[in-house]
Amino acid sequence: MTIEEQLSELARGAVDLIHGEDLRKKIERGVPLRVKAGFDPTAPDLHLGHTVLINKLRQFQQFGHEVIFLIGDFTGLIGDPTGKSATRPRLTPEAIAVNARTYQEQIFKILDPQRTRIEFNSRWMGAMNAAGLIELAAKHTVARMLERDDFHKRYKSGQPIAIHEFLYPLVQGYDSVALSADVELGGTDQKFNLLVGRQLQEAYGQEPQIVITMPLLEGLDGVQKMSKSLGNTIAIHDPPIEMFGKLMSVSDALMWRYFELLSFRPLREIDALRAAVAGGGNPRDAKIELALEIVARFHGQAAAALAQADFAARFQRGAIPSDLPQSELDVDGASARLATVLKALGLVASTSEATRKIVEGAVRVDQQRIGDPRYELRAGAIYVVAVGKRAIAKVRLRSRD
RNA sequence: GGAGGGGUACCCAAGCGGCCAACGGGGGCAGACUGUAAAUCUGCUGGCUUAUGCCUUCGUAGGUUCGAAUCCUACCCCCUCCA
Repeated sequence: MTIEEQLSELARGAVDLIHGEDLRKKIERGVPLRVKAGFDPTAPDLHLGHTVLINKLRQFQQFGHEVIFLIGDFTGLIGDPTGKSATRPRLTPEAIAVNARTYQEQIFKILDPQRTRIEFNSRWMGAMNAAGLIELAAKHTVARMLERDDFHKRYKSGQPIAIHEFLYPLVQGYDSVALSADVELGGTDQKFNLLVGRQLQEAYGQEPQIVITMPLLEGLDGVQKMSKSLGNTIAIHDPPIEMFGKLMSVSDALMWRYFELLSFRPLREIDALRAAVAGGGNPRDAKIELALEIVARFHGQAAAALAQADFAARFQRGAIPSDLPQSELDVDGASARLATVLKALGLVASTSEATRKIVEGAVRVDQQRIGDPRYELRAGAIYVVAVGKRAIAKVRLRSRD
């Protein structure tokens, strides 16, 4: 791949690349670059939104560079003031260690462990004394801090800004100094902090790092950013069939976004798919390609193929899923009310909801739609019960007597 | 410290003594249509041993009343203006 092609892949999906020309110069030197990205030690449960950044790191690795996966265990003590003001809980060293291990398990499905260095910023920040901190603080000005949008707004509107909040960008920027980073990646919300890194590096006599910001990936709804609290995520841990299904349910517009930010396919292949769809191809087929690739990344080729087969059987032919585990349920007497069983299986939140869903015609037992809220299931029998298309379970009712 | 406004279900937001489990919108779930897409239409969107029954919910705790989200008292929290 030519340098030109490399640069175009590295810029793919990025919101900011500061500065592209400098990145070219650094690459042209032929020395592997140190590429840094910082991660919060509190959220080790990664979803595809997080992987946008990690995928970008992977590209750098593939082009021969070194990735530094920085866990901000020290900055975690400060609490990132970016965005919301909710203070983060303090983590114990044990908890951080556990989270770090979980991170590694997850990121190494994407990154090459051989070319990944894991660092904790407490290594240098923990050793810094007050004099060092003052020296660091002396390298930056209040006016520049106030340029940051959220600080600016809070200052103007008279909202409090605690002094230590100014330290967060400084410490994060100092990480780049401590690591002599050539490139730092972050979300768009991190842009200010990343730029502080450049300024500090210059102040400490280093060449400033290249800054690349990546967008926040939209979640399944296609509008809001993917986040656990919004419940619109595809988690790395999602089982293959679920992951495949979620990807297939994404809107056509969002699919292309996912291709750009999540697929490892080169841009020209994606353009070819796009052209095929524009020429009358079924967007569903492109979506299947995407789903296969992503599921295979986290669960392997075989699981992805199974998920696809299951999907086809289930939604294109209306079959029940192939991996349906059978559960057991104890029943008093000779039968059990359907609504109660649905609740016990966790297919609905309450028996009241179960009753509603039955009346609405959303409930099926052994593929038969049941509309009677008083419907009873026999003890001793095995049933496949479903609420809607997604919530399905197989259960054996065991008589308690 | 002073003056005023407000806290209602996942979110926004009506209600201001009984017709209120609480209008409407958003979001969500389900059904129809599909490609588990989008758009559209329809239903639902406190809980319970399914009961024209009971229980819980309108910031918190009390009180008035046959009866309160609605009136009174105290307390907590939020916002705006003045100092």
